[in-house]
Amino acid sequence: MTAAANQSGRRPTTSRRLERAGIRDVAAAAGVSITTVSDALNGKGRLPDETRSRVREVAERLGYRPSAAARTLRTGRSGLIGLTVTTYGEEPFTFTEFAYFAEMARAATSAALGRGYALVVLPASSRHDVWGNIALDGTVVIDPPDQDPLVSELYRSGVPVVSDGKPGNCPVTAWVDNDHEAAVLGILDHLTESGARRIGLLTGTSTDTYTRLSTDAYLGWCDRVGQEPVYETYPAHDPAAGAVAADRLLARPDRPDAVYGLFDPNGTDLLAAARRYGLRVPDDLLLVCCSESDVYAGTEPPITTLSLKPRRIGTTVVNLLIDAIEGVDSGTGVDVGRLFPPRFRSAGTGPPPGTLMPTELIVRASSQRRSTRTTVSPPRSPGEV
Amino acid sequence: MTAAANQSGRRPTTSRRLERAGIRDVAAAAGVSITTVSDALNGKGRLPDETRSRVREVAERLGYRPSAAARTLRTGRSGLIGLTVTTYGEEPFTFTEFAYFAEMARAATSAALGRGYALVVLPASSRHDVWGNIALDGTVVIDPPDQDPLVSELYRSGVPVVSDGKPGNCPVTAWVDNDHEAAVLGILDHLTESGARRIGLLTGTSTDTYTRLSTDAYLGWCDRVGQEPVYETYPAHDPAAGAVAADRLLARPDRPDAVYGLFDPNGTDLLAAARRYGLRVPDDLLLVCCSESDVYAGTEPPITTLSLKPRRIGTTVVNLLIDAIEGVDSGTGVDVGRLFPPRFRSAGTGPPPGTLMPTELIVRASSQRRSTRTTVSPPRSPGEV
DNA sequence: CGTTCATGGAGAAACGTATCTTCTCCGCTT
DNA sequence: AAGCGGAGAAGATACGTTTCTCCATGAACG
Repeated sequence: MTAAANQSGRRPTTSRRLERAGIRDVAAAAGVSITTVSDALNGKGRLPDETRSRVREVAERLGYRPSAAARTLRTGRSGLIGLTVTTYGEEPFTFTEFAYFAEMARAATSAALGRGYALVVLPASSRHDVWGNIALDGTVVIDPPDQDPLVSELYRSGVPVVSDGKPGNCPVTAWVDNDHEAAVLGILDHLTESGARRIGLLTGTSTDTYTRLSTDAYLGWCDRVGQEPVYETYPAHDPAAGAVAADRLLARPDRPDAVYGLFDPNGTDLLAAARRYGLRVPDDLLLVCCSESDVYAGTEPPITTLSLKPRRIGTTVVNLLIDAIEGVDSGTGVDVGRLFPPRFRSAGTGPPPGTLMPTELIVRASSQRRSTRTTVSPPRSPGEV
Repeated sequence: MTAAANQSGRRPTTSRRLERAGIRDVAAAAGVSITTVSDALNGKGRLPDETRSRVREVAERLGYRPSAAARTLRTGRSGLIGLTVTTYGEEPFTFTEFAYFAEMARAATSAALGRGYALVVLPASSRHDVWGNIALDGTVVIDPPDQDPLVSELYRSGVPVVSDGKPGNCPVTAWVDNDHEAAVLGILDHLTESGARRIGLLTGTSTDTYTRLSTDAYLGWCDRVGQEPVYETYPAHDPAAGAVAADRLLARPDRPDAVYGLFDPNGTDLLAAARRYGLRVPDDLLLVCCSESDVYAGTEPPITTLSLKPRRIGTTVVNLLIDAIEGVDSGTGVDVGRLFPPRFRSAGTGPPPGTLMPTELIVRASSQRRSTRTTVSPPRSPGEV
């Protein structure tokens, strides 16, 4: 039996079952070779339009669907992108960051689909069990902790990794983050303009980038302006602790006359605490919190919020990742050499390219003594990366 | 060159690049055959523990990761499950059902991961572009419309499909749904017990299962009890229309003294409308709405909600799907015959197996004149499917 | 008239795994 | 002594593509 015969007419022993048509079946039915079918369907090769359309028609008639697995094996591309939150364990999403994460994930999914990729939501834990069984073209990592072993291993094995949140020590292909410093400074300026004399901060105990950069920006501002820092911290993943911390902040002897809360529930918590202490908002206390929720448009009074624009972040992250996947990738040592002669490339030691995205301050009644309503984007500090 | 030599020592022309170690490399390094490596790592075959552990150690040292694509191609299993919402177009998730969908998707993701599968979120539209490029072992479909071509095609091509929401006409492997009729009847009973004389309904215009079954249950109840139906409909995906409809309902000459709203925002909308008309809740108007949000625990007054328990649904759907994938699958004509002799199987015409899950009524102040707080599960009507 | 070139297409080699089949020992039974 | 059976492991094939290489045929061209 020649190889050709083996190639075209097959399945000698097993009785032909009810199986999906393969490319061979299409080729046989159309009276052409496998190559021609592949080229015709993928728009490659040089074929007259007549052949192309005929093959397409036969394929359609046979209900032919190319095997994704075979294609992935051959091309090395699966069209799949991993999405993971590494900061907090277990559950794939975290309640605390839910609104942000949900929006971000939604935008990321849309952006990926728009470019022909699909997203797979994966937990940061359970490494090989799941991660190893999926062919991923790349991974989006949200807020990776320093030295994340998962990210390191992915990167080392050549999978492009783009992180949402400036990474600490783990190497990534690229990263995207908000300009948290500019955001905080913008808020502090805004509150100052609204007449705040002593601005307090409600922040978290964890060491993720967001918390750290925001708190540092606040402390630096205090230092420059000459205000004594007034802040309370609590574990951000614990909603109950947030309410307690809000209360603590307003119970201090050096009670602030304006507060910025870093986390989504801080707005309502601070509002409730203020009520308990008989403080009117905004008259006695100016309030701003970071949130993606629009319930703050309906509170009494409406609360000024900082939006991190998760949609924009998600879209940007995915586009960067897909660029890295499809472009001349700057992975560890993957060969580019066949097309381009070896040339100088920054070899791993240089910092990965980062992108800072502006935030948006949605000014509502809680942060202004006069009753104008405007939307202000904090100025980007031009010297930043 | 013998085939054996070809098998073990390869890559003659291309200079050995920085590539991931394959199973061949492990075999060579361990001095055994590919078969032995495969068996050792997968816990199959008959190998002495010594060989097994040695192979494992070599694999570890080489950083060997089996190729997911190759494994998928060989075994026909990818470990990937699709998740899609088909009801409303474009965006992968719909705002209206967001809380429900998010919870359900989260639970589904967890359940899948617990069994070694990962979830891929896919849009119902853009058929071949994306769906065709991913090897899916099965698909979860949320609320498929009647005659959904996507579902039909998936099912026809042998991919198990389990739907959240009883499907209309499309064939599915199995489905899961809440016992919407029991839920509505439970609410109507509860409201009646709280003193309601004329119960109104705020419902949707779309024809999905949830809306239809709930509305029918209401109308049937009215018919039995002898109450004239009092209801307003609006397109559920339009939040603004919801507020208007709530207002319409309370503006009617035959104004109800109790209302059940089928959709998440109805609670606040009805509360606002009641306020406009000077109606006190629960004194003048009893209120219940279907929602997964816990904001209704904090409204003034707190509003009784019906929870569809999306976590439970998501978990159940995924487990049913994976059972179908791994068990003796009842797909169209896929062979089971190699292991079991042909035998009588219900061949497609029988209705797919469905599971009804109970809902949970979280009773709060808005639906009771007396101020006790309890949680009541509506009784399941035993005669139902 | 011989050489190049473009066109249309076929052959066959991977991609990396799982698994069915076979082979070789070697100790044991009858 | 012959046969048997099981342990341990290797051979080889198939999974279904993509793609690199190569072949045939004419037409254009000098």
